[in-house]
Formats: sequence, structure tokens, C-alpha cells
Amino acid sequence: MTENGIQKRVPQVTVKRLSRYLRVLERFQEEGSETILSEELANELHLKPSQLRKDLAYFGEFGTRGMGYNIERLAEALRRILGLHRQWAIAIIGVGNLGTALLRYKGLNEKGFRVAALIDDDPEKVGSSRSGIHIYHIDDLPEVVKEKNIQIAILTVPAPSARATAEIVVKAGIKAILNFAPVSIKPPPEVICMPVDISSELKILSHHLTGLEEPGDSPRGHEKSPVK
Amino acid sequence: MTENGIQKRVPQVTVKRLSRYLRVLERFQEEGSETILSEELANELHLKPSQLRKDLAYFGEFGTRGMGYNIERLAEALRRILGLHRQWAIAIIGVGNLGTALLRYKGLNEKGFRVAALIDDDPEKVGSSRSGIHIYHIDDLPEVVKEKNIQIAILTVPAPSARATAEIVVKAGIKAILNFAPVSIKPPPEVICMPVDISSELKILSHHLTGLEEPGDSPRGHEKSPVK
DNA sequence: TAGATTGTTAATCGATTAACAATC
DNA sequence: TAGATTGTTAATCGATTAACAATC
Repeated sequence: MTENGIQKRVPQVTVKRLSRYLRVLERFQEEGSETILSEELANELHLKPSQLRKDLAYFGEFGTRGMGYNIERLAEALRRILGLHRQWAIAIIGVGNLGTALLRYKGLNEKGFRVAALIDDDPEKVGSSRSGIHIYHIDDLPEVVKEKNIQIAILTVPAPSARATAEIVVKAGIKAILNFAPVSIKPPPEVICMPVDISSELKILSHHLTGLEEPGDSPRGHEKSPVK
Repeated sequence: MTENGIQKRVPQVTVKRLSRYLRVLERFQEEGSETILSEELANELHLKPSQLRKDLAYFGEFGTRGMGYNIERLAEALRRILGLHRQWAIAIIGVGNLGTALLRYKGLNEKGFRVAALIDDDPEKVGSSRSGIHIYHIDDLPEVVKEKNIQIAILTVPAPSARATAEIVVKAGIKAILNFAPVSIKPPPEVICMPVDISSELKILSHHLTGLEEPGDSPRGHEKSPVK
């Protein structure tokens, strides 16, 4: 490990991979393994072992040369790094189809996370509840955030209101947003906003299929034809 | 434009951005604009204009120097590139919470896409339908794919069965998979598989929040402490 | 033509990977 | 000690960006 305290910025893709490493470790642990090699763990995710080791190196040393990694120990380290040793309270903003679905989605109710409030602006919905979680009015967000200690907002409002809603969320003091609205949100630098854009992923598939199908001499399909 | 037919590989991030450009164009068109500058379009997505122009350059020339882009024309070009001028039939594999939610999700029923079949292996579910779409048994996938001309599979099965299911999907001739299972899938090279990992995105948020909270002298929080 | 903005090149930046020294 | 595998460095690869020539 380096001696000085100078810290390289950790790329976001690295953090994302940490979460995937952890998932594999937990599976292997359940299956009874105690130890794992960087090669095994990396292969499981179709990555290079050197990438795994580089990712871990941002945070310290977790293995034993010649031996590999103790699964329990590495998993615990990753949980700490990812902040999963504490509990985060989530508010889902926008109780439509997607919001309701996410509420019931396992991934959001895993260890470390808890949906603590639902928010909407539709008077028909406000006051009722879904899966036992109360729906509050967006105007009451600041109070709800304080009372329930909300730290994460999941934005599932329609595109046209997404930006205004994001601003309200930020003003309420929330520092982390998972944005499902198909609109680019640029919050102040202390706030992180992760876009989840299913519709765009789908269009990548469509593009790929189009490339496969198209006839003609060009092996890669529709890219930049040499006409002119 | 280059004269020879040699084509640079298009990065996947570029294709993803094309889909986002298109969304902005459609919004501007609805608002009555006829023309847009690379700077306006890029700003809307918090990108650099040069990136937008580079992205488009993979596919050809779509603007007029000094004038910008004709919105209708560029949008039409992007739709063609993304393969949205034709219709894609989707099968959702795994009719649990998430699968059912996606079925109702607007993004999946946009122009260009249509959920044509649901697939499960639970005899309780097979034979019934959801939102008017029939649920078929996974064993019948090959026939369903042929009959309904399915091109895209959305994988929403539980993690333990994800890999086996993906293999069945590939064997049935499907060339595009949107994978919601928290498992890495490496299909043969002609098949594209896009992972959607909401749980990992959430953990990136958690990591970020942990970095904000942690006390101590280090400005970036928990990264690699100088102990030792 | 002069002014503006694209399309394209080259420079920059950042992430991945191979290779190996450190060390169990 | 010899064999194995980590942690780390340096080389490679690929994507972003600034800058400008082309051209409307």
C-alpha cells in the first residue's frame, strides 16, 4: 500500500464492479467456500483478474499472496466500502406503474436499504398507501425527509416534471438520486444522480439487431456507408 | 465524409447517446422548433458539442455548416440508425414482480417495440395472461419465437436460473437480451446482452453517501487510508 | 463576402491490461 | 526454499475534448 495519504479518485465503474464482486462472494460463501482466487472471482464476471486486483487496490490490500482472498473478510470489506453496514432510507418519488413496481422489487429492499416513504402530487393517491408504505404529498417532502431521515430518492415521475422534481428533492437535502425519468439531471456537485435508462438500453439492442440483419457487403451493417 | 468504406467500430456509449439525442429532438420538435445547434442539443444532455458531433460522424453528415441541424431530418436519421423504423417483438422471460411491472412500463411499449409473449416455468402461471399477453411455458420458447417472430428477450428470472435460461433463449435463436438478473451473462459473440443492474446503481449511491458522511481529514472519505 | 457552425483531426484524458516484483 | 498468487507499475487501448479547416 502507498504510504502517503494521497488518494486516487475512484472511477464509478470500479464502485459498480465492487458491488458485483460482493454478490459473487456471497454466493460462493453460501456454497461453502472459504477462499477465492482473483482469477476465479474475475472469471465469474467475465473480467480480467488484473482488473479485479486493480479495483481492490484503490481501497487497500485484502488478499494473501500465494493464497488468494478470504471470502468472509473480503466481503465484509466490500460491504463497508459500499456503505452497506448501515441502513439507508429511500423515498420513491412518483407512485405510477414503475414506482409501484420498484417498491415491490427485491433489489430495493435488500440488506442496507429500506423504502421509507412514497411521494406523489396526485391528491387521489396522497394519504393512501402501497405495500404498507404511506404516500405523502410532494409539498411535504422536506418534513418527510427530516422525520424519516431519507437519504436516497428514486425518481419515477413523468419526463416533463422530472427536472422540477429533482430540484425539489435536492432542496430537501437529499444527496443521492436514482433517476428513472428519461431526462438528463445535473445536480450540484455534492449530489450524485445515477441515470437508469431502460428505454435506451432497449434501443441499443435494436441497433445491434439492425446491424445483424442488414444485407450488403459491409460486415458491420449500417455504419457510415461509403457513398458520396 | 471519408471516401473509403473502412468503418470504425461504433462504441456502445455512442449508440446509447444517439437514443438520448433522439429523445431531445422529439421534444424540441413537439415544441415547434425546426432547427437545432449541436451546442443546444448537447447542453440539453450536459454533454460537449464536440462529443455530439463526433457521435454523429460515425454514421455520416447530418447538419449544415453555419446553420445547425434540421430536427426532422436528424431525428429520422437517428431512428433509422437505431432500427426504430421497424417493429421488434419482445418476450419477457420470468413473470414475477419485475417482469409484470415491465410489461406495463411505457418504455417497453414505445414506438418500435411490442411485448408479444410472456414466458414462465410455473404451471400456475402458464396458460393465463397479464395485460392481455399470454403466458407460455419456457419449454415452448422455440415455437413461440418462431410464431411470434420474437427478436428480443427480457430476462427477469431469479438469479439462480438466469444462466440456464439465457442459454435456452440463445438456443431459441434470440440475438438480443436485456438482462435484469444480477448475474453476468456472456453469450456467443453474435448475441448482445445488456445488463440492467438497479441494485448495483443503488450501491453506488450508498458508496457516495458514505464518502460524504465520513469524518476525518481526508476530503474523499473512505478511500485507501494511509494507515500501516 | 463575413459570420457562423459543422465535420474532422490531433491532443488529452482515463480506464484496462500485461507483466513482474513482492511476499505468502 | 520453491511455487503460487497478490499488489503495483508501466504499456496499451479507447473515449473525450479542443481546436480548426471546410463550407454553408
